[in-house]
Amino acid sequence: MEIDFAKIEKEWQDRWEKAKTFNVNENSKKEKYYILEMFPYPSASGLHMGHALNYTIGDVMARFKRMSGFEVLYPMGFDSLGLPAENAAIKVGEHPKPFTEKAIENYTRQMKELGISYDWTKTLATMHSEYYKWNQYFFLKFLKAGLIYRKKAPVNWCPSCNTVISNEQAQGGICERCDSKIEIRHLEEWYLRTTKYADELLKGLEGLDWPDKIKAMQRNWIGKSHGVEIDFEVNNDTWSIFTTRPDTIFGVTFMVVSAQHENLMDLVTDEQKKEVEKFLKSVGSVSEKEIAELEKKGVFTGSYAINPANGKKIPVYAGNFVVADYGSGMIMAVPAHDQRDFEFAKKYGIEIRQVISGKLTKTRAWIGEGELINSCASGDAAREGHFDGLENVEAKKKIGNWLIKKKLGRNVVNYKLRDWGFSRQRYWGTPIPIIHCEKCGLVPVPEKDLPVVLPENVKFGKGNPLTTNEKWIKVKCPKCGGAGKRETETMDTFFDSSWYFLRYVDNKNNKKPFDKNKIKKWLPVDQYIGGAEHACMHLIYARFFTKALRDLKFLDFDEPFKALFNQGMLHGPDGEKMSKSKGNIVNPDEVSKKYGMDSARYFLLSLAAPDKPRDWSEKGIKGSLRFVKKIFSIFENVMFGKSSDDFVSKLNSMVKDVTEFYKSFQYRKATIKLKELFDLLIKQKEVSKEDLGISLKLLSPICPHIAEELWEKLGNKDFISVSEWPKINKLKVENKGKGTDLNLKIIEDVKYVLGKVENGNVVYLYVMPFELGKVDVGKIGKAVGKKVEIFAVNDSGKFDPEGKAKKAKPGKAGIYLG
RNA sequence: GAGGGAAUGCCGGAGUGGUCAAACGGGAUAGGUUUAGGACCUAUUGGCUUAUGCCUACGGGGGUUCGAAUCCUCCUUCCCUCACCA
Repeated sequence: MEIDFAKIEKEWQDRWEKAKTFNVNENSKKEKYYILEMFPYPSASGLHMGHALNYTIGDVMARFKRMSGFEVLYPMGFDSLGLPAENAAIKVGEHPKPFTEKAIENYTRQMKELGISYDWTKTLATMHSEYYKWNQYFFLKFLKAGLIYRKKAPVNWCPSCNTVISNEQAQGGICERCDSKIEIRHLEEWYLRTTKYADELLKGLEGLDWPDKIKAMQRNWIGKSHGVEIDFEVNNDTWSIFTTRPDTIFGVTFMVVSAQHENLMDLVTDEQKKEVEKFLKSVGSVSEKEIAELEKKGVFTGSYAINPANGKKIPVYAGNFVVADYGSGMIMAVPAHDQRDFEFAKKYGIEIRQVISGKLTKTRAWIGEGELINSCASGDAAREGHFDGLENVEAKKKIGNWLIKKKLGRNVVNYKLRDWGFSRQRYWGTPIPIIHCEKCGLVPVPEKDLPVVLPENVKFGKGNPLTTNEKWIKVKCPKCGGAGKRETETMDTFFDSSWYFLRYVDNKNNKKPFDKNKIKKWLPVDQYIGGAEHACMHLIYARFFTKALRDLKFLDFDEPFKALFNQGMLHGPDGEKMSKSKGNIVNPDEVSKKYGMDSARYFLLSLAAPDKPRDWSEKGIKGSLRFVKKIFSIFENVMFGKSSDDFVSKLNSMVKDVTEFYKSFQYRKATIKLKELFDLLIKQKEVSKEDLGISLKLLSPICPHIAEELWEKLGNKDFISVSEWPKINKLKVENKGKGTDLNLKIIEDVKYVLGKVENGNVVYLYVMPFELGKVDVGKIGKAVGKKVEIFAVNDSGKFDPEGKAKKAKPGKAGIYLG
């Protein structure tokens, strides 16, 4: 049988579109359900099968919820600004704008062909000034609220992208976008005060229905740690350093200040100046190497610090392994009990002073627990400063308190999370609405002048293209009317994606970023779906925005995404991550032509649980195609009539299971059940139209086109996609399995054993404790003509010489003849 | 170093206290159909053996329980994320 899937699919896609089947009804009385997939950056190469998997996972949920009686908001848009588009466009010699528009068009077409049930009236693209105008609007609001500030800071500079990039995007010293090595430069940049919400971002995780892994990653990223800030005296100045290990303070034998520390030179003596400068140069070159392989290096600054615990004079080094902007950029080094300090001390011949009992070796510091030794402050009459003999865990507190009491320290909380530097020296982004005026300094563009539209006429090549349009740059200062210059930096695209989910609900509003009532109705997002790679960037920024906008009275909820689901990655047929360079990309257009999208959807979901990775295989999809064809053949050959009781009972239990599976993203199990269901259906002599309809409904979230086609063949006039989800008929489910009676089974078994064993006048039965009441001893005794005694299997006083109780199973008794 | 996850048959993977030699699929083998291929259908796919039977098996050891793939504990291996954060 040849089935023209392409034709069927196209037909139903057209009919859905014409009937606006999936457009959300904003006035609906039904309970709302907002489901969202992370919007893609529209690349020129179009969708691949991995996208198809991602969107299918969301689509199945959207369709299931729709049929289950929810008013579903399921929009899609495009994260269309950003470096990749700019670079790709430059590469082919095109302007990013038409280039990206084309890509969006192509994506939209492909998404429609996948059969995804988006409401396209809600779409948006961040490249349109109607959208990024509100980026600028929020920028001004944040600026006013003190959430945005400027700071000169060492930044990650990517020489290839010609821009500053965030720590998150520069992990491992490699540019995330282009894999180039990062340089350190000191520039004045725009920062968003994400750290203001560090604690709330951490606490808010608790109530979220997110994968534990993602929550753990965020917790890690925020990196809250409790410790003590201790004052060290260096050259009559006070340097406060952060430590989580005050218990080791008596073991501090040197200090290390970060090579990037802004006040480093204050510490350097004239004699050491040359050495330090030489060292700093070498750090610059070394930092280009893979960070993980960096050797701990340092140089003596010439200065000494005083250890506040014992008054000892200890040298201060500058080191390449100390993070400049964590804590205070200087550390106390305890070589005996920290491996890094240990290696450093060995290298430069610094004293290693053990203060916790334990085994130090030639190559390893002792990092375990132990009793304190050598930890007494001298000349302390009250012996308050004597800590020898204490367990170090206890000593942490005691020494901390001692230092605090002596006003040499204080308890502090530290976060790894940094403020987010979000300005970029690139063209294809939202212009930062600031005007530089010689007289007035930095002047925000007045709200009424928004949007600051990104000029199209620029030259690409070296540096920031925006600097090449003089006409655009030259403006009057809004404050004094004098000559001003526009800010030529643009916003990181993560700014765009930090609030797009709010815009969908009111995407055409040109007065406000969104209407408060609409937000109230639809937000927060009930189910968010996307890859785990966004755990520490997009997902933190979006949460930050939500909290910031809440405090600015734009929103009245705390968390944007109630539930999050991470889909597994689709690998190529070779088991490798799909990528153009490996040539293992599977193109949905071709798959659709060859097998039909419904087969592909079914196949993708049947491969593995949706959160697990899976490999594409040509063989595998053929199996799914067989299944889909089988469904058609059933509907060609079936006899309409009355379903058998057995089938009805099984169908009902399947409705129950499949419903559960859809609810909880267990799509793979749903595909298994569906296979069982249709295998069962093919064996039926006669089935009612109603039951066939129910079967199709169960199938329709995964194979929507086929379900519609066959639903119509059954004589239905409406769309199955928005029909009511089948209800379970409980009576009929429980009908199942009624036939086997425990007593009859026991009688049968006893008779069998009697036939094998000669001796024995008493039948001893052993059953599950919960079955004890169900067994009719009299009836069994009568049937087998013996005396019967019964025990629960866990009865310790039972008579069971041969351990036959072990044979018992639910529904089956253990038998001993004695 | 910190955190997260996993280990089941030839393979992908169900199974989270009993009805499990383990769903479903793939692969393999045999048979049917077919001019052949493909497709489709049927059966088999741990071992002994043919018994309403036994043994072996869910990474390894130990434990809880009448009973463990499932719970606890230790170990091993693998994957992922973060990581010079003091």
